[in-house]
Amino acid sequence: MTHQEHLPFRALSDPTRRAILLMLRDHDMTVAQVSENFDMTRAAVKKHLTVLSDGGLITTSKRGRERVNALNPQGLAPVLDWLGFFDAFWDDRLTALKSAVEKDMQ
Amino acid sequence: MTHQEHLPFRALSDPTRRAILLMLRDHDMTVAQVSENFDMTRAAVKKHLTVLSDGGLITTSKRGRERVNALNPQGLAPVLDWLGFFDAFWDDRLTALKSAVEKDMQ
DNA sequence: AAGATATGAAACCATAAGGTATCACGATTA
DNA sequence: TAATCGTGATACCTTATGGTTTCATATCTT
Repeated sequence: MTHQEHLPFRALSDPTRRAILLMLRDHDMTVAQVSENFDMTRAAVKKHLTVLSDGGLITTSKRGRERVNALNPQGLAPVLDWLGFFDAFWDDRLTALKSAVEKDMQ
Repeated sequence: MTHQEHLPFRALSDPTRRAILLMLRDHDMTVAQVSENFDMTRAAVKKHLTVLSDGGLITTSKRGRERVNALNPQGLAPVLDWLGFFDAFWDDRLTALKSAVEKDMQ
């Protein structure tokens, strides 16, 4: 199975990994830079980065001896698609919520 | 901590639980009815239903000796909110995707 | 009342997941 | 070239997770 659609969902299930994604919104970061922001070893952070990469939510590239991690927003597409299955419900019951979320989109 | 925002993410991380949510789009279902659709014991399905309930994604009510499980679309709000953090990226890079998803919303 | 049915809860098991420490190695710098 | 730096990989540990079986209990049904 090359097409593992559940990997993005799994990647998003951990708070540390969601925090990493938010950090990468602002700028790409090396493994060490990401690690500085957490109270755990670099090896542990590296594992989270691997899960994020497997889920397609980040991309990585080598820069000298460093490895740069970059957000890959397209990786969220499977999640958005799946949430789309509930659009009918939103139309019925969550109009207010939808408009609130879309207001954030500016 | 009463406000466990990560519980919806955790609930969505399992394929069985996502499948249950899709089933509940169509109609409310008892525990036994949900279980019929999976190749696992009723007890295992019950555990998934508990996780979904803890995450706020379903609500349950007793009807005689049965317990009816109903989709709670509002439970997806934390997930939508979180995904909203990436709207700026979508505006920049994912306009096509966004419009495709919104087309599904009809 | 007795039996069947639907559920809930508990004990248990195997594997996955998140963490650590340690070592190896390529790239940089003194 | 030698030391250091950033990373990757492995072994290992503990707890969480997803599953099972079994039993108790409340509610229907006859």
